[in-house]
Amino acid sequence: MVTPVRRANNRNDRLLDEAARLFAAQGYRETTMRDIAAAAGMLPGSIYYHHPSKTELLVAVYEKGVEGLCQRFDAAVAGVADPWERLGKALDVHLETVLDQSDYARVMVRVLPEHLPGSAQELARLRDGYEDRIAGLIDALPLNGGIDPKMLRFLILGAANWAQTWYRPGMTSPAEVARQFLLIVQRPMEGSVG
Amino acid sequence: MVTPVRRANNRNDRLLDEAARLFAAQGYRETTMRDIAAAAGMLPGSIYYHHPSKTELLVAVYEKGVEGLCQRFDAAVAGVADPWERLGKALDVHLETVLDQSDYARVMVRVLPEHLPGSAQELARLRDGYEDRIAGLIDALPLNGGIDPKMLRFLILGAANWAQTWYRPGMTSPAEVARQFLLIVQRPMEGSVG
Amino acid sequence: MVTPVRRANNRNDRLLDEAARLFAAQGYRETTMRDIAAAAGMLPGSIYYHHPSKTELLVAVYEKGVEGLCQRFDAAVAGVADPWERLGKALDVHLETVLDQSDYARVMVRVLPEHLPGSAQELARLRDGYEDRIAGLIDALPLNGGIDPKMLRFLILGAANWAQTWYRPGMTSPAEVARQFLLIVQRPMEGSVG
Amino acid sequence: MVTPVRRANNRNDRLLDEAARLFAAQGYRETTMRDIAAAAGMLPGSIYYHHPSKTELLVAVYEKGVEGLCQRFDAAVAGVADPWERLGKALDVHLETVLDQSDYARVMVRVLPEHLPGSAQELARLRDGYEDRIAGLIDALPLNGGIDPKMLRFLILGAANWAQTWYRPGMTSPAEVARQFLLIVQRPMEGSVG
DNA sequence: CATGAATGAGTATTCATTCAT
DNA sequence: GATGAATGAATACTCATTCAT
Repeated sequence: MVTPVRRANNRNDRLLDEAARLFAAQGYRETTMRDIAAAAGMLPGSIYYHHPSKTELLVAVYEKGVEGLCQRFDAAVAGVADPWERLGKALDVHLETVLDQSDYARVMVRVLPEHLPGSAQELARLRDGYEDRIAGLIDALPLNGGIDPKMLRFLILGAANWAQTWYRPGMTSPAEVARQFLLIVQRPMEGSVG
Repeated sequence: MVTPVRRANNRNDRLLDEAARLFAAQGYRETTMRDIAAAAGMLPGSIYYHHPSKTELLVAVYEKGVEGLCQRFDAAVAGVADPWERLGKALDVHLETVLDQSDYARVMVRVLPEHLPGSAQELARLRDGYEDRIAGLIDALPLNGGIDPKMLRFLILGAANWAQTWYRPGMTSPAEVARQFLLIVQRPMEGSVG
Repeated sequence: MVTPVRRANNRNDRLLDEAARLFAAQGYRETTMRDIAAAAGMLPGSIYYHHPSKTELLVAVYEKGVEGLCQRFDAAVAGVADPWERLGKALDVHLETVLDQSDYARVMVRVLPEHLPGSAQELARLRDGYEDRIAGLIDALPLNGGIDPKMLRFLILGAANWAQTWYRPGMTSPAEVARQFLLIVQRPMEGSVG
Repeated sequence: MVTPVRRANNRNDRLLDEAARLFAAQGYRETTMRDIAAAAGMLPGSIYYHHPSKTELLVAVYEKGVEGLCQRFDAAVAGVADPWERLGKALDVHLETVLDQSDYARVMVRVLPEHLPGSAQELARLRDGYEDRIAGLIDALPLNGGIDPKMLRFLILGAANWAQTWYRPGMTSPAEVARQFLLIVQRPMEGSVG
């Protein structure tokens, strides 16, 4: 039994996949519509049937990236109560997704909203869908006196995002990076060790 | 007594300053030779007297960026013996320079070697002049068992570099960010406190 | 009793109406098949069921424009014997139709045959169906010595067509414009007035 | 003795000449930057050194068109006192320039401000530099009761501009067309003939 | 040292048209 | 009759770079 209805969608899915791969690997500006079209097996003009502009194509990729990351995040922390354990799961998901599994997520890390003046707000709004989850998670941590949760969040997200610039498959597993990062920032709960 | 050689140098200095400012603010690809020329008060063609290509202009900026950051680093840690205190000074210098004081350093953080395939090696070599200093400093830290100094270095540099994406003047001082980051990663040596 | 044939025709009528409206308002080149399709509530490809090309669509609009204008003209001058009075009626019809009532007629004035090299002859032939009526009407005028009826026709038609470039609803009525134009060109027959 | 300073200007003059010729012959939209570049003996990109956009190129052509027409107008009516004679001179200049002598003036007639939404105001402002002269000239005519000078102006300018659509060299001279148009609209001064 | 003028390869985008379903 | 998905050729425009002067 054939599924002819699906065919159309597959072409756009392919388009998004290739766009994500190229944006992640080369950057947004460095990737041309020709590059994407060629990779997706269509002509440059054909992209415009699916997406009205290069910017909107990026937004579509961003959207899928955020959605995927959020789903993985939600699934990973679901049912975990301990705040530090939740952070551990989140770091794990973030690093595995960004370093290993999703071009869409890689785009989110590589292409920053403020680098596309025209769509900065839209991209930032999408991004916040994920970053707010991280913020909530960190605000729930019992922190030693003097540590600003916002700064802890900036440090963790910064370190995790920056990993994309130095990580190469084969050196360590993303999970091991996550474990190390957690080890470094994890402080004993206030009063428990002294 | 006039020093005509000096005047020529000034033109190139101005050129580098404006290139650094624009590369830092808009990115390398997003900045055109026209932009730079206009900002430096010359015509596009005139840049080529001083630098053979846009890439080489970036390399020159990078070079000044590394040099400046290294000098500040060396001055800050000179005479400081305690390893954690040395890290504190380094974080301070890094964040103040990148967030507040030098467009050249900002370029180093925003433009990554691997984003310019043609000159990746040259830029990476320059970069290492600074990153090796950080590596040495972290290798000297007495770390709790289980913490990989390389991962600690990646975490610290990542968090520090990423600060450029969220920091806006007026929110906190770079020095305060440095203090918080140090506070988070600094662990008492296992078993001993003194 | 349903008349399905009629429904089909309605779709094409709607298509022609919207094409006429857009060609008149924006010009032929400036109007895209997408614009027309969207205005007519169909997809671009669907236009081609009714008309084989954009050019042929314009020809169809032109045809309706000429036909409508001729009908109005014939009705207006029917039964009027006095040549100047006939010219007055004609001016009235022309200006009211073009300035006020028919997008089809507006297209005839805005889109000139010689602007579409490929179909210039066909459009000119259609146009002549109307212009010949004006010519006949002017040739019947008793003119003062020295006035070339061809030049009078060019003057009148030029002034009337050009009105579309300056006329805006609300400034004067098309009928008043027609009255003024007639007043200006109408000369008493040489020597005789009766 | 060579005049090297002139050379640069000549290229831009050539560019404007060819742009005017093509805009007049084919229309603005129908003329591509490639067409113009090829006609001027340069590459398409080179046009942009002289003019920042196609629209601005048109504005430059328009400007020269208005300027030329105004100069000829001023020279023709200078020292002529009789209002009707002044109108005759003006019609002569207008028709000869537009039909016979200047591609720049032809562009003014063929490309209407309202057809280029983006630059309508700028083009209209330029145009008014000339049309105000005509208005002043017609307002000075002693008209028979009942004739609105504004309508007379619209009629004359419309007829004169529209001449471009039917006039072909060899049929009559522009001067003869001017003479006929004047003859048609010229009314005896109020009360002088009865 | 610097400029004015140009180049040529490339960029995103447009649009009339086609055609299997 | 109509549509969804494409095509392909063209369009205005950009930009690093060159080079005679």
